[in-house]
Amino acid sequence: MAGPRRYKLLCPIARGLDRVGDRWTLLILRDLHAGPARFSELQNGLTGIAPNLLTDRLQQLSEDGLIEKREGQHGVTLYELTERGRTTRDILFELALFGGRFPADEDPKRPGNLRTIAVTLSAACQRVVTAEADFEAELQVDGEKFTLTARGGQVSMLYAPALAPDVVMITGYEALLAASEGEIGLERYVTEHVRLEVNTEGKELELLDLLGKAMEVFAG
Amino acid sequence: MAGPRRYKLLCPIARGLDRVGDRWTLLILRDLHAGPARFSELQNGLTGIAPNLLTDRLQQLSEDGLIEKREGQHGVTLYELTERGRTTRDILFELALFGGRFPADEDPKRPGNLRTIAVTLSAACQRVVTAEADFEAELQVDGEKFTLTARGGQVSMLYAPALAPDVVMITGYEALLAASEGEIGLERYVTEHVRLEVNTEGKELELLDLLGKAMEVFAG
DNA sequence: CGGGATCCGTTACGATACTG
DNA sequence: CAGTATCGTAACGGATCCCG
Repeated sequence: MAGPRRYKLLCPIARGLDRVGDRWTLLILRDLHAGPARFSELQNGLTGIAPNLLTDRLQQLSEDGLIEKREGQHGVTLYELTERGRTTRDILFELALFGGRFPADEDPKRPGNLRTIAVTLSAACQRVVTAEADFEAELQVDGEKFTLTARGGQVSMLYAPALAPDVVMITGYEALLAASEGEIGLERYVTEHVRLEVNTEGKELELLDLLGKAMEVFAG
Repeated sequence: MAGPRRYKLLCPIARGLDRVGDRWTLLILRDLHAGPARFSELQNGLTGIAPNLLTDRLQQLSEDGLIEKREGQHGVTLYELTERGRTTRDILFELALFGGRFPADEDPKRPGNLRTIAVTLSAACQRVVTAEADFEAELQVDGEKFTLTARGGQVSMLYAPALAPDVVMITGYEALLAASEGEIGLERYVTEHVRLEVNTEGKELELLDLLGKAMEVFAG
């Protein structure tokens, strides 16, 4: 069942690892930061994690109060982060910052969906956002739609189409990664790999300003 | 040898976990943040990690450029963080922040040495330090001696006696943990669990000010 | 078809013993 | 002290099957 391979050390780092240190666990949380997800969405995004492992991890995460099982539309079961689960955002962000500095693997597997980018982008934006930023944007990354909202100094990014976007930004995953990891500059990224559709004049500048500052965090 | 159980996903978080996600790896880095260490020191601090695992992990960390093997005094071999290895500090700090909010285990094992506290404390201090702070302190935690230095806006904490401490602070590990995790207030911690020996008048105030602000980071 | 449970071969982990 | 060698066990990975 639940892997009893725990450190049980009198140390907060070890206590944290006893909750999220197992294989796959942090990646499951990563995907859930993009919003509630179904079992198969998770299985898909994690490129074929064995279903029994996913079951085990979801079980363990529930016991530790990091996620909750919920009934969604049409009786589908959804998994979503609890308040406490959301506190893993900065761990994941620091890991992304760290991991982004390593060269990419030879033949990397593409994640089954792009939920993966939501934590990193929203955490980076959260670090640089000002209270004045106020917009709702739809990001279309390789066709997958996200809602990026900045309001009252709070940023959120969810894996869902936007309801009333001030601006729609269309881009690709590889280019976005390359820009985040500093391989290509921001200006070149925007001019070559981004298309914008503006519904509320001026909001596209707010969006690009926020994303630009966020990417500087990675460059640091 | 090196665990070929890698995600190889096109995602910076997964790339990071492929470097530090194996069992014990982050705890080894944790201890090395307190300064160079010998094989047996690490083995000891990690409460009996199997020696072959420690060998494997050190090997992997070396290959990834996170640590280096060095020759110390009297021909002893030391392991120490590289520049890149030091970038794991914030990951560990966020993990500590996260893990500290869980209730302690029933019968936790005490780490074999207290190297474990150096990362967390120095990272917390780094977040709140001002450029004016300027002192060298010796922390004696359950008899183990650390050098906490604040100079020019940079904080470091090493597992070694201080050479010329402005102030010596004597305390206990459990009390320090309890204060860090907000179980007891800072004032009560200082009055009941801390003894100070002041060599340079006024520096003890700088130290307590810095530690106080650092602990507020945990409380947040 | 989505959401799992079951089974089984493989791999990494954990403990102990042993060596330069 | 700094590892290497061996071996039993637990966790992982992949496939298949089941149930609503």
